[in-house]
Amino acid sequence: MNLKSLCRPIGGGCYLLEEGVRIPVRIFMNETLFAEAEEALFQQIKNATEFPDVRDVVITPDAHTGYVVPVGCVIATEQTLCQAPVGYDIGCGMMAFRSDVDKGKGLDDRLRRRFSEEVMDRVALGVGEGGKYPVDEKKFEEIVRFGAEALGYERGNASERDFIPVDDRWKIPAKPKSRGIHQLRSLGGGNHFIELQYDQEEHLWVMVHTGSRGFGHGMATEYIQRGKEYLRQKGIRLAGGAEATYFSPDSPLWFEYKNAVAAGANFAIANRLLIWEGVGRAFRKVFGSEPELVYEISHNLVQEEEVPALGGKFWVHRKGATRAFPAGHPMLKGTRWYETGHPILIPGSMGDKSYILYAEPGAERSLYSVNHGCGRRMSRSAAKQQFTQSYVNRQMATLNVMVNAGGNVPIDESPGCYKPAEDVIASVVGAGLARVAYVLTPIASIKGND
DNA sequence: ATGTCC
Repeated sequence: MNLKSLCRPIGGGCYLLEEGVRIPVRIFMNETLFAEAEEALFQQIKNATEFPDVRDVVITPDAHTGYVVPVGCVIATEQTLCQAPVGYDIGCGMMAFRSDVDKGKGLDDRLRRRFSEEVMDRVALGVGEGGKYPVDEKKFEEIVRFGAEALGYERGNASERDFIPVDDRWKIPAKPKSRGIHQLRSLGGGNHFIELQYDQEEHLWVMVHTGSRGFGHGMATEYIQRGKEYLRQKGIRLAGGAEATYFSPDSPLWFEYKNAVAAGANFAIANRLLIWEGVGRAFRKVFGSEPELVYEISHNLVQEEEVPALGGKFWVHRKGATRAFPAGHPMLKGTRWYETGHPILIPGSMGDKSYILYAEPGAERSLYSVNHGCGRRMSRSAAKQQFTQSYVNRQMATLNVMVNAGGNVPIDESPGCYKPAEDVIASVVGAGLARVAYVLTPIASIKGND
């Protein structure tokens, strides 16, 4: 069955898929992005509707096919916890800070090279790398259980969540622990990055994209495997296949996975804040000014949320989707963001703009969520076939973005691999989900190797 | 995304 052909525009920058799926799905795309979407994406959207007590599904404009469900997918369940709709990089997300330093300093080749090198000295880069913040077991336990608070950050100030509570009875699994304990203050590889940028007022910013490294990956792997066994024993197989796993609340595994996600999220929050400290020191040293942490937020998570639009509490899974609470959202009560909504951090590709958005009241139509990036439009292998090293190096030089202090540009992360940020942001703004507060232009990008 | 196969 061709599901794409069953979608119909319902206005407000949204398509509705109602036929051929268990519950209606709202797909927030403009005509251009919808036209480009392939049927495989819609088959994965169908998978997202198949989980037992799923109540609502939303697709963001940067959506592309992922593991079982799309990257760019929001799923609200009554209680069921699903693995694929969180993904392997539990707690992966963004952090941004701004300064009063003029963009001219950032564009100075000598200064941006020095900044890049100072960052590379302080933060571990690449897959398989250990971190630059060694901790003992006691400190690691504290970080995993109390995230930002274990590092002394003031509550509700810097972060989407200071930490997600982890039950005392839950024990950190040995294997993920043995990997994670050495990986704090490390960036990882793939699409993770640290980027120097400037805003419309010509002030320097830094954005960071990273996650829970081997710690979250280890737990995701563990609970996806156990989910497969759990469903096999129950004789259940969803249309999405053996990998479309979940835990129902009557299982002890539900409790375990809930805590594993919380722990992964806490690790990721702490990792981003530790990177912020390292990058902040580099920034101060090179540019001579104290930057201000704007916000820190995840785009791969399941957490229990008050969902006013659905009239209750739900388990909101965001896989490659960013939380977008507008002003007055009940979950912002008591934070500094209650009157304005919290900042939404959206990166573009390494050659493209990034954006800081604030949610509009219309975000209630999208499960209080927007996109998390621009969406890949080319596989990594296709990129390596299509582009040469010298081409992408020249491309970034032309865009005036220094990569890894003058090193090679990772071909499969080059701008041609991603959709234009403008199209995706236009979809979000056009749908009335959020407005643009800052547009950030890249100056220097720091990336790990695969 | 990931000590990209314990």
